[in-house]
Order: sequence, then C-alpha cells, then structure tokens
Amino acid sequence: MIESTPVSVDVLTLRFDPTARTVLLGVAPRAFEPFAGALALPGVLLGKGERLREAARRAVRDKLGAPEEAITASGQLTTFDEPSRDPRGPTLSIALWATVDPARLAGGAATWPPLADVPPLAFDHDRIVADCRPLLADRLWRDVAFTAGLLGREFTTAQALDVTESLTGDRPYPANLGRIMERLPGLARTAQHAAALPKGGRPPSVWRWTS
Amino acid sequence: MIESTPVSVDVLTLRFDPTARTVLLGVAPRAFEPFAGALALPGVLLGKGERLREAARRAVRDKLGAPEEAITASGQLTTFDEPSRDPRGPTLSIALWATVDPARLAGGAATWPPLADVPPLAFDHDRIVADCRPLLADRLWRDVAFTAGLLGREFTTAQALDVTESLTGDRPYPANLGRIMERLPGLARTAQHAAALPKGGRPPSVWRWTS
DNA sequence: TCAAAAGTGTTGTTGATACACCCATGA
DNA sequence: TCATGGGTGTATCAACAACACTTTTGA
Repeated sequence: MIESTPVSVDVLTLRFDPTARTVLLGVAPRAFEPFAGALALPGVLLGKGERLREAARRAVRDKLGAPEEAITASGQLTTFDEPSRDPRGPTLSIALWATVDPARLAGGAATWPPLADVPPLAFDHDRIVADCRPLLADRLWRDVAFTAGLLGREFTTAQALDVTESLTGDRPYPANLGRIMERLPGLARTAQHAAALPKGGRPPSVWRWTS
Repeated sequence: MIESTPVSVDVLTLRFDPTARTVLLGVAPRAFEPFAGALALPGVLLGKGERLREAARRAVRDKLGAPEEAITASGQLTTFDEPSRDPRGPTLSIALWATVDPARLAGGAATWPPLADVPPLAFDHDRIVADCRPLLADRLWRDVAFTAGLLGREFTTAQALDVTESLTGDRPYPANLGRIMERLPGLARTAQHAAALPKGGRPPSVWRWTS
C-alpha cells in the first residue's frame, strides 16, 4: 500500500479597501515551526471527507481570525506539487481564492498588505501568489461570484476602477470599464450617485447586482 | 491529528486517430472492486513525494498499458472533491490530461471511444469528463504543448480541422484555421503537401513545429 | 472659476466569423 | 469534367483601446 501525501489548502484571501483604494491580501504570522513567526498564506490540512471550500473557510477563520460570515465567495485555483515545498516532507498544496467583506471583519492576527506588494512569505507561498495573480486578474469581470464577492453588492465606478487596477496592474479608461459593466448580465447602473472623492470631481454612479 | 484524505490522479488520455479522423479517450475496465469490470479513466493513488505528472504517467502505463515513451505531454485540469465520489470513502481526485502518440502504442487492455461519445464510466468519471471537456477545448491552439502533443510534430490542415472539430464540436472554416495557425509562434506551414484524402480533393499543406 | 474625475461620443485596431471564388486532386 | 475539399481574398461584426469633449462636483 502506498503511503499517501498530506494535502493542504492554502487560501489567497482578498479584500478591497475603499480607503486605500487597493485590493489587500490576508496573511498571518505562523504560530509553529517551521517558519514560526514568518508571514504565510492561511492554510490548513484537508480533513478526511472535508470539502475544499470548507477547508478554505476554516483556514481563513483559524489563521486570519475572520468570522465565517465575512467570507463572501471562494473557488479553486491550482495545485502545487513540488515535493520539497515543505521541509517536513512532501505535501500537496491546493490553492483557493476567497473574498471577504471588510465590514464584517473582527480583529485577528492578520496583516493585509496590498496584493501588488506582498512581503516575502514562508514555504513556497511567494511562488503561489506569483503564479495565481494572473489567474485572479483573469477572473475579474468574468466570474461574477468572484467580482461580486470582492466589490460587494453595491459599488461605484471609482471602486471598480481601483479594483481593476490592483488586479491587472493598469487602470482602464472609466468610459471603457463602464461599457464592460453595462454588458455584464446581472449588473446594472442605478440612478444614484455616490459622494465625490476627497479631491473633488464628478460623483461616480452606483452599480448594483440584480440577481 | 486530522486523518488525511487519499489523493487519486485521474487522467484524460487523448489520442488523435487520423483514420477515424477523431480524438479518442483512453479508458480501461477496472480490475478490482468497486466497479470491477466497468470502464473508467486510468487513475492511481498519488504516492508520497510523487509529482502529479509522474502519477499520471504511471496511471497511463499501468491502466491503459501504454509505454511511457508514448506520452507526449501532460498537464493539470481541476480537482474534484465530492466526499461521496468513491464508495470506499472520501478521496480527492485531481484530473490531468495526457496526450499519447498512437504510433508508439503497444497493445494493452485499453479501449478508445471517441471523446465526443464516451460510454458510461465508473465513479464520477462521467462528470469529470463532462466538466473537463471545455477545459480541453480551450487549450487547443493556446497551449502549444497540448496541441503539439495531440497532433504530433508534423500534421496536415485536414487533421487540424478534424482535431478542432472533435474538441470544440464544430468544424472551423479551413481558411480561418489556417490563419490561426499562421499566427501561432512555433508553428509554420511547410512547402510540402500531403496526399489527398481518399475521396479526392486538394492535397492539404503540412505544418511543422519549429521549436 | 479652476482642478479633478466621471461620463458621452467617436474612431481605429484587432480577432472571429462567414462566404465567394480559385486551385489541385481522384475517379 | 465533375465532385471533393483545401487555399486565397474579402466583407462584416464585435470587443477593445484610445482619446476629444462634456458634465458635475469640491475648493
């Protein structure tokens, strides 16, 4: 009988900060060896019979200290199988994404660096983040659950621009992004307008998910 | 300590049959319970420290009876985590694709139904095939390793049309597919022409990977 | 009234689709 | 010489990017 490989689920937890106007990644210092004290993605060993999303929720709750109600959506990314990625021995790491609602976050040991500027992490988590970033950027405006999870039920054009810039690296023209959103089924421009940004300027329109 | 979930690697093994002009999927009858005798995707339990592609090669070799040299390329698809997918208890299934060179296939217990018409399979393998088919179609002409693995180092426009039809479900216009291939870096039209098809017609040009 | 930022309209480019027509083969 | 089917050229349409110009706010 072949001995089986332990499976860990590592989560890229994303949160949009409207004040900093960027997407943040949830990381937390490790409590135990190896890499005790070093920052790492929240991760747990997959329990027998546990589903991947359940494990991801558990990781976000236990490692980032976020209540489960704060998790708005989650999904699969890829699997990392380098045998040497964990010094304790070969383990598989299945990467998942999760989005959280900043309003429902209680304290916790987590730090939230901008996704565009993540400090060095434990294990091969730098590589995981690097490899998964394009996958996340690709999901925006394509995967409704992901986009809605990140932006919330209601958001402004300005916020949509900020999120897109954080994920893809460059800022689209407001006009063009507006047209992308108008074409998106399940999303509609409301009649309302939000307050203008601190520096002034025309107040952006508010968008809402219809379904 | 949490008990860990066994991980199996299940492989969608693809092969292009130039005579039947379709892409075939490798399946084999199961030797043991559960589902003994029923057709299934080749799959093995992932060994400790084993890489996913190694396990995939092992599955194709042991379950389909194909020599490892016949495998031309392989890669990841998705993970299936329904706890009830195996009656023996919860297991994870990581789906991989592999392409084989029909010329290098020795006998073996495998059957090769067309990918478009796969008979009912054991476990949740029907669902795996159904879910992964769009992923495979999406890789064609995008993932060079996949496309080259399936078509071989040298192929004709007619074969490219056949493969595209098998994977996507409809046959592109030869002119348009020709332009897609011309834009593809690493692929070039040669000066040669293949023999015409049995029914006659203009002999198709031969394409070759340059890198 | 000026700066800032969203929104409207317009234009050019690119990719995909579709098709008319030309070419090369087997029967 | 006809049916078959690949190859060339062209038209059409949608998506996207880019930008001039207008509108609405705060200072």
